[in-house]
Amino acid sequence: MVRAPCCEKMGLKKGPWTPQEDQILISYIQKYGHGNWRALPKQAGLLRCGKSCRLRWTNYLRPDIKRGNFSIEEEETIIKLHEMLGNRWSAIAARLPGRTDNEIKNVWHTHLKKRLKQNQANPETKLQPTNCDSNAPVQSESSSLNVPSQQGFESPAYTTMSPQTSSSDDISSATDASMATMDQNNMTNNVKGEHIDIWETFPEIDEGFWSESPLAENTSMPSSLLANNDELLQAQFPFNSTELVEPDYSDGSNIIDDGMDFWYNLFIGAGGSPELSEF
DNA sequence: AAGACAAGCAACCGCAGGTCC
DNA sequence: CGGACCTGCGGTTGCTTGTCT
Repeated sequence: MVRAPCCEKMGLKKGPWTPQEDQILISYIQKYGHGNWRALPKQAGLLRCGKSCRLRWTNYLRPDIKRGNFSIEEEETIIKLHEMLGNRWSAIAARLPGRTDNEIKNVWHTHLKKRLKQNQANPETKLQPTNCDSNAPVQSESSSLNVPSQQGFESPAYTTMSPQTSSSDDISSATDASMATMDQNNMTNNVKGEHIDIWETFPEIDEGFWSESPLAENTSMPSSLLANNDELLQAQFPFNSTELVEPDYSDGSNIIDDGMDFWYNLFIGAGGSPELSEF
């Protein structure tokens, strides 16, 4: 089978994404969904291959991505799941709302694997937080574990509004039972010290929200959120994809945050948790 | 202050499997 | 039925940033 060329196509850009490219992609997907990744960049006016767009969206721009440090609970969950599943990062990610397989993979390779080795060498050492945050002080190996459990949930408003729908979530039914139990224990989020069940926090989302619905469906957004978002859309994305305008970042604004705010506002507007609206 | 080194992470690569025609 | 296409996944790379000397 001969594979179609991808990024080696002449003129297609590679490497880090610019805020402008992000905004184009967000705007396009927000408006039209992502029925066909290959066709998307051409239609959106991006000099990227579809694969690159898909990766950027799923790993970084998706509205339910949770950024920031991993909490102790998340790290322990990753370790447990890795014991059970091995390097099946997408399956692990499916059990960690808001986290991507790529992110989990990175954390595993950069923190957890190392720490597990240390723990094996010294079993009395408790699990240490990763302190991904460069501002966080580095904990010494011997320091005791005393970290707030909600550490790392920087933007809870954007997290976990629907169950992750990793297509490769083909965990055996044998493990599903234990997973279900684990989900019950882990599918919660701490917001300002309050324990909030994430499935209660967010409005109910259509099953097809994250599906690869074709363009004919017009959007991948939940239909419940589409009713009156035109003004919000205009406020957050004051341009359209066919008439691309260079966004003004001179005020220090951030396209990612703006995009996330857009989603956040939609959820609050659609009946999101009052606790979250404090953010 | 500057260079070397290490760590973290975004992005790419290539394969596999599913779907469509 | 088989080839072409599309998407998802895991492994890997390489750039950026922080730390050390």
